[in-house]
Amino acid sequence: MGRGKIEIKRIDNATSRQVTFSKRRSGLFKKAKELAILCDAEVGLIVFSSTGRQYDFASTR
Amino acid sequence: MGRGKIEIKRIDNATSRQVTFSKRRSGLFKKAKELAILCDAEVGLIVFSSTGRQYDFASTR
DNA sequence: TAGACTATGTATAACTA
DNA sequence: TTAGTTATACATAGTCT
Repeated sequence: MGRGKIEIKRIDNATSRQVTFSKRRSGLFKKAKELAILCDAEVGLIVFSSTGRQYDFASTR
Repeated sequence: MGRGKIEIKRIDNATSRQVTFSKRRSGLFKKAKELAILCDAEVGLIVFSSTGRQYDFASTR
C-alpha cells in the first residue's frame, strides 16, 4: 500500500527501516485499540524496536 | 474502509460484532507479523474475544 | 452460521521540504 | 534527520451466498 508494492522481508536500509517502523507501529496500535473497542475484546500488544525501545498497549475492557 | 464508514464504538449487534472481530483480528495479526519482519522488531500480541477465546502471536526475531 | 465479493475507506511507500 | 504530502496498495463494511 503506498506508491509501490513491497516485499515482506527485513528492510535493509536502516533509515527506511526506522521510518517504516515508526509509521507501521502507530498503525498497528491504532488497529489494536479499534479492535478492543469495536468488538469488546481484550487486547495486549508489546513491541520492541530493533534498538530496544519498548512500546505497549493494553485494553482495559 | 469498506462499503461505509463506521464509528469506533462497541458494535451492538452480537453477530456483526463477531464477524467484525474475526475479520479485524486476522488483519491485526497480519500487520503485527509484517512489522516484526520488515523492521526487525519483536512483537507480542494477545487478544481475548468477548467470549473468552484467546489468540496470540509472538515474533522470535 | 462461515466464506466470497466488491465498493470504498484507510494505511502507507515513495516523495518533498 | 524528522514532518508533511499524495498516489496507490491494502483492509474491510456491507452484501450475497
